[in-house]
Amino acid sequence: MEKDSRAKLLAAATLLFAEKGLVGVSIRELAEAANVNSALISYYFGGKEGLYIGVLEELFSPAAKFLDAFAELTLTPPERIQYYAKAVVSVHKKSPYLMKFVHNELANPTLAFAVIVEKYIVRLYTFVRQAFADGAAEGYFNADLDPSYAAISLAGIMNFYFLIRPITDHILAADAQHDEKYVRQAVNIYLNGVRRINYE
Amino acid sequence: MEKDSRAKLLAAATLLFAEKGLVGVSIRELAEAANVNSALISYYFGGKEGLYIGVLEELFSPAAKFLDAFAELTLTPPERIQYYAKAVVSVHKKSPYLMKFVHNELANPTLAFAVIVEKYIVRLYTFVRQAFADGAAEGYFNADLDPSYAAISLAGIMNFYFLIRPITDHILAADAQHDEKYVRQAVNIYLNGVRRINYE
DNA sequence: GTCTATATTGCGATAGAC
DNA sequence: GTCTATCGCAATATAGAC
Repeated sequence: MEKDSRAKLLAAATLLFAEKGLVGVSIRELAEAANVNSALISYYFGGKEGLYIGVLEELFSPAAKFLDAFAELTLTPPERIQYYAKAVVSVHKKSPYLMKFVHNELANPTLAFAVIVEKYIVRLYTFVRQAFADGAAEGYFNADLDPSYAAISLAGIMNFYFLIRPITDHILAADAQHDEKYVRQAVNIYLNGVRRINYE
Repeated sequence: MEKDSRAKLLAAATLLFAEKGLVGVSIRELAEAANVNSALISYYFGGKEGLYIGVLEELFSPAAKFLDAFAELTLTPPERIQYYAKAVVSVHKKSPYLMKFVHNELANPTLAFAVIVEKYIVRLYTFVRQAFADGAAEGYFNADLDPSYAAISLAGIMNFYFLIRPITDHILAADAQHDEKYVRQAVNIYLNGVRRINYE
């Protein structure tokens, strides 16, 4: 029953910050949820904001692994898109609250945005955008494709789904395989649509 | 120079709440930005949360008009999707902060979510989902299409773009026509992709 | 490392003068 | 309708005992 107080704080803070955001949670609330004295937040993390940064760093580490693994692989542009999509699902399984934090930071940036989140987003955006650019240049995709727009679209398809999952969980029938099914259909539609595009 | 204090509060609150969310703004901050005494927030709106609701009601009124107009029209499923996409752009032009509020509510729901936002989202989701369901049944789209997933994907494509516009405005070259261009490409890709889908 | 106690600041709301 | 003044409370952070 005697977990490390630091770890207990990180675990409780992950849930609370994900649910309510940085400003929406008090240190009393955090300490109570972690069964720990509130003074320990300053002791271990230098304050509430330090704890928040600590949570984000922990959450981003599995995502960083996938980004590092990207560099090792030589894949065709469509394969790179598929790899990105599967990585998002995989990261979300490992860190179910990561997307929530990213969206909180996009909607209401804290100082953690510039410190941690922005770097991650730029890396990811660059990767996806490059896959679309290469794919258009190499004939996989329509030559008129704007790779920046395409990257934003695909990111929207992936991220929005996980953002609203707390809501859709009540609507969509109970099915543990929703994530994979959704992503498979969405990516197939997008890759199919990108192949031959008819501008009006 | 003598605008109505109520209107000045609504205008200032729209900007501040959009930027920082309900909990991120204090009544003193709101009053100062509006050049109005802070006691007037309680006088006109019964408190900070009442002001927040007032802002949301004002922002949602143009969106509601488009939803009402939907009912009048008889369009094919692909046309309905196009209509939805154009409506999103149009609403965003009229109420540039609406999407920000929607995303704030999705990420960190306040009591305004159940009161205002949820109804709007459900109406919109139902409309888009039905368009995909009809389109699949009538042979416009692939018969295997899951209309719920498709609706979420399309909503993600549209909403995510407007959510991150504050960031992309710095990256994408200055071009006032980005919104239309983005939406045109994104919807064309999606409609093209949905037409003939190849499951692996 | 963990606790209590407290300093300090800022919050939302309102009573009451004008 | 607008103002000042202030109440009551909750916030974060920290000093110091153990």
